[in-house]
Amino acid sequence: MDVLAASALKKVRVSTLLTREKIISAATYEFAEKGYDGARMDEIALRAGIQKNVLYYYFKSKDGLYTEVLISTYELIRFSQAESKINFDDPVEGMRKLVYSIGKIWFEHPEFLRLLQSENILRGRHIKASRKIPDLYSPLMDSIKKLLRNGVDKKVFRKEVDPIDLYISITSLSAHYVSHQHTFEGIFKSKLMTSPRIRKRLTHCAEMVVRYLLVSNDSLNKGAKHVSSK
Amino acid sequence: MDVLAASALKKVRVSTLLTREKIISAATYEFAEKGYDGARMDEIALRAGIQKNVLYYYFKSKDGLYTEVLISTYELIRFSQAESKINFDDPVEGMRKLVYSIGKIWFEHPEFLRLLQSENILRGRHIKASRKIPDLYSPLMDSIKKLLRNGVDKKVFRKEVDPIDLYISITSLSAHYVSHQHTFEGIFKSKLMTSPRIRKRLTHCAEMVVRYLLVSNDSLNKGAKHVSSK
Amino acid sequence: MDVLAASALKKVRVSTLLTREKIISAATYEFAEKGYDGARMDEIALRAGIQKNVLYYYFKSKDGLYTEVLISTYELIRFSQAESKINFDDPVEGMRKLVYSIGKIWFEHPEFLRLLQSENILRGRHIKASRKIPDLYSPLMDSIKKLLRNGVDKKVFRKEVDPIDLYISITSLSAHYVSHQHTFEGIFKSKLMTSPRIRKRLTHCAEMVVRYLLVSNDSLNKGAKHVSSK
Amino acid sequence: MDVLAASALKKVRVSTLLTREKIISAATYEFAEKGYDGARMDEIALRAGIQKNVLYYYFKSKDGLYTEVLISTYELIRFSQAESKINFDDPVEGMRKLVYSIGKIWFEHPEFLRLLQSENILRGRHIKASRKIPDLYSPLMDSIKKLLRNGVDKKVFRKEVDPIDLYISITSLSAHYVSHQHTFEGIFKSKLMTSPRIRKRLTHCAEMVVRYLLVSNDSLNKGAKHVSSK
DNA sequence: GATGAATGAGGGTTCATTCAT
DNA sequence: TATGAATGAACCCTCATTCAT
Repeated sequence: MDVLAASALKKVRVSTLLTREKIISAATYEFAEKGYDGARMDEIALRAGIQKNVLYYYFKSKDGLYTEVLISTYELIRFSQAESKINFDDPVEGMRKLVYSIGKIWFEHPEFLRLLQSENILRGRHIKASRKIPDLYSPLMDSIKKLLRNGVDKKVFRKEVDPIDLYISITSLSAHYVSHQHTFEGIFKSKLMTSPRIRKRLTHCAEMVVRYLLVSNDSLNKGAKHVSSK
Repeated sequence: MDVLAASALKKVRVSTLLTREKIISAATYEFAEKGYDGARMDEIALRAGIQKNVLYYYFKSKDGLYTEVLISTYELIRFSQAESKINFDDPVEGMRKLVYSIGKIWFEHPEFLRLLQSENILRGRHIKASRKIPDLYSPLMDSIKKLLRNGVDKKVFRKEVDPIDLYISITSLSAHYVSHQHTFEGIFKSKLMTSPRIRKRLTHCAEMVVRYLLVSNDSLNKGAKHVSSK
Repeated sequence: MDVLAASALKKVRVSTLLTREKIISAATYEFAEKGYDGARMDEIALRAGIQKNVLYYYFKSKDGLYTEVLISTYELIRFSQAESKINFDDPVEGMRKLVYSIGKIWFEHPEFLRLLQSENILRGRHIKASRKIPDLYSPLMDSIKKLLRNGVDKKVFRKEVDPIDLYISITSLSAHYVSHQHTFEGIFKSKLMTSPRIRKRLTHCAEMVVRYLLVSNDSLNKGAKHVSSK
Repeated sequence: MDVLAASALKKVRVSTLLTREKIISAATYEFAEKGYDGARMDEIALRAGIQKNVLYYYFKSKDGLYTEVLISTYELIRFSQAESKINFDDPVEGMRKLVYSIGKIWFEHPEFLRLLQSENILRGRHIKASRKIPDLYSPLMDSIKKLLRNGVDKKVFRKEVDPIDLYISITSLSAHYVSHQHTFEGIFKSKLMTSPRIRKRLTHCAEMVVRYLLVSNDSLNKGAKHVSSK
């Protein structure tokens, strides 16, 4: 939309902007589908309906294009995460909703995960080189912190919870399920991506998070801080 | 070891067996390092100290080699998981230990995760084609079930827990942390792989799992089965 | 020639067209020289004075290139065959001339035969896959039919002659001599490709065809239709 | 048979001889099927049921093996040609029978032709290097000469016929039909290898040869020795 | 900005042949 | 003799990238 607004001012650049979007879109698909190394510039150009050469005109290199794809993907994730309306006055239900909503994003957009996975195999090569990406701090973090604070205030959540670990756990519980579906299905020989199974999984994730936060069973765990490592 | 024993009897086959091992070892490294598409057969041959075409003599193709690498990796994971001695008489501590032990495997062998990730990007192409891999059912599952049963018998664990979801969650909480370390570090701008941070994470994982299982806070969650989807 | 005319208008495409021609020419030589399997893409690129991968840019694969070479060869053969001016009013002399002319093509362009031979060893793999080649119907066939008709009208040729068998025979008598020159020379220990020997052969071929067609000795062969097979 | 006789004397070598036969047989198939360059030593070893290495033990190289295959093929052809019983007292019928019999060999053993073709593409490389092959002079030549002589004596055949050209023509008329069946079928879009079509062809060949030889139409062709070349 | 042609390096795979046993 | 492992050269083909227009 900003794109259209900007283009209203400079009519000349419309096609350029559209071309850029088309490339990003095609590239996102290709990179998500095959990973960085498996993706082909030819395929991206073909899908975008442009000449291979234009890719280089706009993005300079495969790495450059991949970086832009990552940025736009992060933006989409952030945008998606910001969308779900959380009721912060009911921390328990709010948290459940939060976990559920985040999980849904992965199930609906597994291509996001594949992009992140690919980038992690490359050891964060592009993310670390880019100056823009680190700013993409997630608003989700704010939601988590707010819910956590409200829960503690209302004496339903424990105090000692690290929001970063919680953030990672919330993401992990659903994301890993999605991103490793094929190997898990290989092991368990059962379909993991049917609609009911997905709902079951999301409920499980929400339950796990909420039960982790609740104060009620604190008494049982006194003294148990660290497990002795082998 | 059996290899060496056998070779003591028939000197002939030593080199063959060693060659195979050398290739698998070099290939595991290369595939884990670069992913399937990024890995180079030349590099594997070089690392294994053999001619490139010997790879094809033993494994027929890159796909074939990758499949064998996956199999051997699964075996190593299974072997690692089986190693940790769990005290089944104390379900709570046993489960804590279990989660911790499994987590440690990922931290100590992140290459396993990279292999699985790469395979998942390929949509389980090799795992599904292989007839051997699905049999690599994890003994870890048995440990989880046994602990769960004992916990229920002793009235400390809840009854309604699905062992498969639990298995996936236990794996997810630590594995996703490891496999997405680079993008997480990009977002949080903090080191996630230092020794104390890792211990903290593992403790968090164990806590999360145990608190999910305990009966004590059941009363608080009555009626909350499913979260209404958006 | 049209190529040059066209290029006069649009300078841009000259190199492209030339490149294509250069490749076809180099490939024709290489394939004729060594057969399909013996031919080397490297060698073709070298001979055409281009990069190896340009071959693939233009023709996609070795098979694709070979198919185009076959097409262009068929066109050249057809063109060569169409060139000789036959006197249709004198069927006997016309036929003699026809046989002689066709034969000359093989002697002058043995590479055509080697290409066809190679394709036949491959069981017509490319010819059958190509949609263009079957249209390359020979105008030679028309000449044969016309001569045959005129000869019958003038009562010098017999009526019962099958033009397809005649076509094949005319081709065989000279083509097989050329294409099997090396094994024949091995057997007969005599030079078969000297100028006088070639002329002698071509005369022989023409004689054979004409005598086959003449009505005069029909009486002698009455009743002899089929030979009893062994 | 000689093989068995020889082996009776030296029992030890039976397996060797059998191995040799097996290899020749497998190699003949492979070379005829794919041509020299298309043939694979692995495939031959596999088909012969032996180790790849043994091929080299027996035949030293691919070229060596191919040469032996050619020799044995020539012997088979000669043997086949010698088999048909010709009635020399009736030159016309005898010649018809001869042409027919020779043709049948090609139809029944197209692999012979493919071997010869392949060798001709290689410009008789092996045949010329071998000291044995030139001796394989065909007894067929003797039959042709004898028939020719008898025909002349009986005043049914012309005198001026060159037996070598006749030999080549007899072979060409049927051999070329077989060896170029795929390209001919591509051009004519009709099946050439059905049983009735083959019989028709063979009859055509015999007719052509006989009519060429008969004296009866000599008067019509007086003075026509050479066609003026273009 | 956009196009088609070209580049150079290398990527997986194959093959005839030989070595060690 | 026969076997399995290994060799080295090359083969077809692909890919990211750039040039000339």
